[in-house]
Amino acid sequence: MNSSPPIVNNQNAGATQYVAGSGNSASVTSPTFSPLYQQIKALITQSLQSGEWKPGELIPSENELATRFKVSQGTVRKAIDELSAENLVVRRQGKGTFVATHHEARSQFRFLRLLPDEGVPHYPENRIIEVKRLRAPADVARLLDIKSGDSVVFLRRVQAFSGVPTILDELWLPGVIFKGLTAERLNEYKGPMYGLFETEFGTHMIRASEQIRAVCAEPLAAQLLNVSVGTPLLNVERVSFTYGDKPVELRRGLYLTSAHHYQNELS
Amino acid sequence: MNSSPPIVNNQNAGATQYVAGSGNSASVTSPTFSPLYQQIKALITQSLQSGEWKPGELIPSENELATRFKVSQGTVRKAIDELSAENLVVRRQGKGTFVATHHEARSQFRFLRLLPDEGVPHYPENRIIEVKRLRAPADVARLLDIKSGDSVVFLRRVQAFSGVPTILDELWLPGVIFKGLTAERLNEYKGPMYGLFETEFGTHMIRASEQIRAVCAEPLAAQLLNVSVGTPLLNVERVSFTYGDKPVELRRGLYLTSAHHYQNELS
DNA sequence: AAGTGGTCTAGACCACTAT
DNA sequence: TAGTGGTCTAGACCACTTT
Repeated sequence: MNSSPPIVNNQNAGATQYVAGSGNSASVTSPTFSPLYQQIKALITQSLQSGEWKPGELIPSENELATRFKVSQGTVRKAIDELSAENLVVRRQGKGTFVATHHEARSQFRFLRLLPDEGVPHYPENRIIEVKRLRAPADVARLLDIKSGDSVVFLRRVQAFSGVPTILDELWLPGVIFKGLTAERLNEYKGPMYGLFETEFGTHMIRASEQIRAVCAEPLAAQLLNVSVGTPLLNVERVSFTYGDKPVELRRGLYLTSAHHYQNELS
Repeated sequence: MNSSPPIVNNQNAGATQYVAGSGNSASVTSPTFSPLYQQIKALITQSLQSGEWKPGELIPSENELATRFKVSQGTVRKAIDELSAENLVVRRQGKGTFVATHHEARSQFRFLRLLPDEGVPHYPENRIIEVKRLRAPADVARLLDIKSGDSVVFLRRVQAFSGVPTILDELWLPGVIFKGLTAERLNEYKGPMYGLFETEFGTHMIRASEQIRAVCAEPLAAQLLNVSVGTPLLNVERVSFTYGDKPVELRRGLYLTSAHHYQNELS
């Protein structure tokens, strides 16, 4: 708590020079030189990252934070505006601001973009094929920002819509974080895996980057998805990040797109 | 200009009741009941849609708009904040706010998500295969929100990276809007087609919705992309919209993803 | 009634761009 | 020097939720 840099207001309404933090004061060399609300945003993000407020919990009110950081309520508001736009927190009028969680209906499809060509979207059933621990190959290690040979959890599963196998996922997870992950716990769990990751392993995914290609089904995929070898599949490679842009999941999904499609909005 | 609804402030700092528009006044039944800044945003959007300010042009300053609409500068600011977030306008400190245009380096890849697996992204070369006018089939008409049998321009082209054919596009455009579109004008033009659409046909695309699938190359596609029949391709179906969420382009793209990938950020 | 986020105003200063 | 957008403050009222 003592290592945080001072809050520096580089530009205000001719009033006091705002300096906060740990009794810090004077001789401000303005090391950051970023807008106040960005500094506040960074401080709030730190609290989210450190687990001071956990997913689903209420964070202090705008007025409380304004008092704590010694800035106006409007400045805190602008900071939270951005955090809200980035889906890190959720505002509820009259109630307060809450840390975003994957245990909500509204977030079910945020990381699952495969929708039925016709009919109402619904979440698929999971079937875990295998879970094992192994040493990270070089390419996996690089993407997860760990050392080659470090322990990783490898996981393979099939997702089905109304009994029709449609998605084959292969995941690589840092072994350090996902210690006790077993097929049993995964099979018991309903809904997005990110909910379980959040609750059981304290790892909240905040964003992901995907690379999409078209490929032909190889024997294993063909068998698990119940299609012929050579059937065209969508190959979706994803790296997911938690707070601080730290990569914590590498995923390769093969999507059968004969009755579903990957939906994307360009805006 | 006389048909615009009055601006109604449903909540302000105990001061005057703000009503603007065309000399309108009194007996306000509050038909809209939306925040002031949303009403201002709608008015600005109307001006964009009507062509009062064209792409690339400077719009009036926040203070001018505040005076015109009889609201505070902060309210105009919040309206423009959202328009800026939606890429309808671009702010430049010290200069002003400009109508967004497709003639900018920063917007080159906004609607082209296919990136090379290795190396620096660069814009592909175009080769127009054919342009013809025909009557809209039922499915095309439905997506373009026109009547079945209405005139549409059909266009087929191949895009290549460093001489390697990679994208086969088929487009359907409303004939009413894209009257004089010819292969010559398209071939002369460098860069994104949306730039030409904007300049030559006064149609600015603001967003698009894509559905992605994996398919096998059929004979025509195989020939034009110089691959074997059956090669897996990314099938990207896009509907593009201009102001007022009006659909004005239907596009089917076939992407060869052996050296490129479709990049998508989930946030 | 009290507390929360949501909206609106007014006024100040800063950073950047043009003249 | 003047004008633009960018930041910050202070204070008011509204809409919603809980006590």
